[in-house]
Amino acid sequence: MKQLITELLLQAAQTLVDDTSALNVVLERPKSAEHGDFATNLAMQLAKPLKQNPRAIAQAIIDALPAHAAIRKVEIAGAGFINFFVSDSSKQEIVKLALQAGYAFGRNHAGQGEKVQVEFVSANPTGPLHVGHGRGAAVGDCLCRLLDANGWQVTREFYYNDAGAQIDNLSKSVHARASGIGPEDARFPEDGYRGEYILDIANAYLAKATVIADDMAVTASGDVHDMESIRKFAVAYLRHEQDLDLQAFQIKFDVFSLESALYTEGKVEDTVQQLILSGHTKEEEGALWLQTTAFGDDKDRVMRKKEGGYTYFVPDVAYHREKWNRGFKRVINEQGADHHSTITRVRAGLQALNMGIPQGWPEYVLHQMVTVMRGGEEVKLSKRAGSYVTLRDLIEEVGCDATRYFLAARSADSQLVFDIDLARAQTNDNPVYYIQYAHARICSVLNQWGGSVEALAGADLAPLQSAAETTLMQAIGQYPEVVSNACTALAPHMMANYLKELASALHSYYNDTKFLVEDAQVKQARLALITATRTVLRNGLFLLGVSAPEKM
RNA sequence: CUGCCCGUAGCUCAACCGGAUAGAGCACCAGCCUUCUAAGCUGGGGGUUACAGGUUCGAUUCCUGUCGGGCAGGCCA
Repeated sequence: MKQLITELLLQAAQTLVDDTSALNVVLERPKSAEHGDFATNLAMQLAKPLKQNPRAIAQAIIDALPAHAAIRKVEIAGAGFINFFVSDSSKQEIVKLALQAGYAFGRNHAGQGEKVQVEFVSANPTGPLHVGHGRGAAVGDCLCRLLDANGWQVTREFYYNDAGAQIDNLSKSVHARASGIGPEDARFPEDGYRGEYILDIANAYLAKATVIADDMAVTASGDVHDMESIRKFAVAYLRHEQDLDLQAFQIKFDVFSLESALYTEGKVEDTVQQLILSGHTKEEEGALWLQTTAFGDDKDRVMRKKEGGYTYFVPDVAYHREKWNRGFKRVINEQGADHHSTITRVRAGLQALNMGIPQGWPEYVLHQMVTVMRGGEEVKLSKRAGSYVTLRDLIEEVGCDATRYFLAARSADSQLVFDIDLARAQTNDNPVYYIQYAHARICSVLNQWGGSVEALAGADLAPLQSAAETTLMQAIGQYPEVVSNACTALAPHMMANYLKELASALHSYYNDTKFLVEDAQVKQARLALITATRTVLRNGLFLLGVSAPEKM
């Protein structure tokens, strides 16, 4: 429909300007129904170059506009908007389309089957997943689902930082606990992790337990002084815990990449050598530096420390070089905003490698911090201090669907407040239930009707003319655009907001109109409409990773 | 001090590439269940979109500055 009107407008514009290729025809859906189904500001755009009154131009465009059966009325409004009113039958067409397409409705092939890798969560294996990771998980997974719906071939990836100083701290912390040294003890490692889960790990270690993570079984030696065994066991233990967290959140990854593997496979060393060869490094003060200032950084960065060992961004660069070499022309990293400073460094390192990687690669979606409130007070999250709200606590208290919705339904680039008491107390008022309820209501009606849902695709839709029906059909018609827009903007919250509006249209319709009426033709038409709505609700909820229950 | 994100109703948040009267939910007020699920619907009050300029036919949206909040700025990750 949009395409049709755009073409008609371009044809009309040809009578006014010589070159229509430079025109950007913007069609939008007016907020108010009295402004029609579609509107364009084309006349206002042309006002300046043509030096004419926009309303006069609008009239000229309308006069030149070819007639079409799908367009019922065209009028000028406001400062020079051209409003299009679509015929009833073409509005009703969307119901048929949705019913015929079913699960495929709204999906498109924009990505053309190209590979895209999305890295998200990527929590350090030094503790259980918390709310912040939950936001990354919810947003990241929705991004993947959106990309998939837009025809991309998606790989979900989780990167484990299982090397470096924080892992040493972890080992030392477990060692201390296993030796009977508590967090209050002066001998406890200063930068150690003080959460109770460290004690659990220590106890399991002493009991010579076996944990399984990432297809690998690790058995503790039980030897308090064997730091290597402690390290392996602690990492495996926490990775196992995180796997359980992700499972509870219903999120699956295709690939787990290990930082340690980059070292053992020589990828880090390779990358360093290539950077040196590229001429973008320098030796100074006993350290090896990367001249990131050549690529937009505000200061150069140390790669290899005076005492030896690489700084954290070196394996990051090596890792991203690997992503590129694995054939991903598109990579999206979803991370917390507290890591935003790595973006410049990683991109600079990749540019310095001089291997044809585009400047803006990889893409980043940063989510701002989550503040957790409990009992009217902010809960400070600190792994080291041990104060904690784990993702699993949240899922248990609020439920998986509600947690996912809550964390994905807000724009990633604004901070969000997660009030646990509120989320728990308002469980029944959570918007996710509002959407799910719409779905369940439709299912219930269809159950009582008991007829063939498949046959509804052939229903005569002509009776669908009321305001509530029109609103609902418009909302359904918008869905494919939302799938596309949310993906382009990498903004899952757009889908969440849309579904709320769709559910609202359905609930209004439900209260306004009875579906199971005597008149067979009217009944069929109405049932077709709500079934199409159900299809969209189901498809949309799926993209958010939220279930669509048939009963509530 | 510098960089990034944010500032919208009492609270939590929307507003598609700059569009028409800035929208929802919670809370508050008044209505709607002998008929398909009241986890719902209808109506009402509540706003100088932090502030001051600028660009534009038009600014919550873009630009500049100020104020406020968050996050970064380590040879930690």
